[in-house]
Amino acid sequence: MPELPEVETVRKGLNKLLKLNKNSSFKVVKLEFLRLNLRNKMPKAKLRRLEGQILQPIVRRAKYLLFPTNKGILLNHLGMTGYWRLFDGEQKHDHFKIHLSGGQVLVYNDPRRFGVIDFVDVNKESQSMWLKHLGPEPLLKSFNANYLFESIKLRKAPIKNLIMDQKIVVGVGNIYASEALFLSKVNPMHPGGKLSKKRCAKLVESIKNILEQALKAGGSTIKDFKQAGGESGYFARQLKVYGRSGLTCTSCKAIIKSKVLGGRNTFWCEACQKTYKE
DNA sequence: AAGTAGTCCTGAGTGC
DNA sequence: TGCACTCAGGACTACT
Repeated sequence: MPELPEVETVRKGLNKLLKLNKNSSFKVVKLEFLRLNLRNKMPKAKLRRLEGQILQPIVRRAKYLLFPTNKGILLNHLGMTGYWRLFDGEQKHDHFKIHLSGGQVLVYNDPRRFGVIDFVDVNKESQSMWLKHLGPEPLLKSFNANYLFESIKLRKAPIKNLIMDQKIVVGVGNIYASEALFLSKVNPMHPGGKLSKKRCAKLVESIKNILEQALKAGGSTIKDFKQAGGESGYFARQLKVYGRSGLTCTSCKAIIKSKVLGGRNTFWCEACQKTYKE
């Protein structure tokens, strides 16, 4: 269940593993399709255009990994269980292989098939169905109190649903949404439009804080980037509310509550995160 | 238009 | 030990 910090950790790990940097040049020798059906159907013919092209360092937008070449970009979303590894023998749920010059072979494996592999034209990233609706990156200055306040002021949906909406801000998934709300003492059920600008500022600050902590943990404690998307990535960070239903709050000793919100399990402390009127 | 529910999928966890 | 069942989760689509 990779969220932004995990995807970023995978990105860095892959670039390091493949030695992709400004000075390197590896050619995509061959693509090998083992199982086409992920969340989308992999566009085999389009992706073949990448063969013979030089692979540039991998970049990230939201939770998507982008593998750029001169003639097109390979787009990948890890979904829940997707991960890349250097080929070391066939494994169950291997979907896709990239053979690089120099003999390196990268394999994509995805048991639950929630992932995406697609082709995006160069300079048309903004038209891609996966990328065109995306909001700002949470760690950039464009994601700030004013922006969040303006984006949600007419919305009645619970604030938790809104910060997980990739049109509003990208990269925040179910786990860090609960954690950021706890840190800012905002109740997950609070209607978005009823948050004051001050509360928006607090929440923005908390989202940045949580993601930065997780990024730092990913960079320093996750030894194997393949695991960055799995449970081990989260163990690096002490989760204060997520998955702690029925246990005591680390801050006030009240019991952590949980409830399904927007189809996702949500955790909060009723005492620390009271609803309020302003 | 906004909000909500349903959908895809497999493995891990639970209860008997 | 093994079977049946539930749950997790991102982001799309399809309803209300």
